[in-house]
Amino acid sequence: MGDLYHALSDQTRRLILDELTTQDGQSLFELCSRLAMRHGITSSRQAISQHLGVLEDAGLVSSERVGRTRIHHLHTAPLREIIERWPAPGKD
Amino acid sequence: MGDLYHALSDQTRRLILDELTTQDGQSLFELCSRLAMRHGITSSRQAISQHLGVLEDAGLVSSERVGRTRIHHLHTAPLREIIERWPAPGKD
DNA sequence: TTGACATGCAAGTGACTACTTGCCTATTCT
DNA sequence: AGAATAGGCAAGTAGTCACTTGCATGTCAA
Repeated sequence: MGDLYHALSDQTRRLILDELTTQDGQSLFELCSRLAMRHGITSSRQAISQHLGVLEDAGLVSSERVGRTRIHHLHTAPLREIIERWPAPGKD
Repeated sequence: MGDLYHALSDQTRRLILDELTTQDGQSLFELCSRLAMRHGITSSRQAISQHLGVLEDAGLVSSERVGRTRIHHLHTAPLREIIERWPAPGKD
């Protein structure tokens, strides 16, 4: 599995996660359109596709092929690792 | 303020946070020694110092000059942003 | 004050990475 | 079948980043 922290280190990837938080189950083209309209992302379709690959390697996104489209789902569970690794002090 | 996610994207920086979690309030030399012994980090003192600068810019570490040493403290509060930005589903 | 200790600053370098470009595969509709 | 749609693969490029090297600053003890 890829590096969770590396996956989060890119702003475009974080905006992709934002978009999937707003509406889960989007295709590559939908994500490209909405990132362009709502966040001014001018990256190409291939760039977004590569970002989705990084997010999927990190376990933050899963995808399933549906006909000629690929639907992407958000998974926030891996983020728990961050909080558990450096727990907040003063609560024990 | 610097980028929280960029600060977390480097493994050496994450190990520094681990070390400060184990024992808060270490100096640069203490961190270098313990990183080398416990994690096999071979980076130079200057490399660790630069990492501490990035962590401090991100608000994850604060430091105070004490005599001829600088003491570093861990702050986990900024990590809450991550969980709040992409909340876990199915709990509302 | 002088030497030793702990850290700070800044330029240079090699590796990594996000992005583009070009072409290819798979699926749907007429 | 043939055209259009949605996506996949791979090489090349420019910019970023972690790291080192060399020198400078500040602090403490004798």
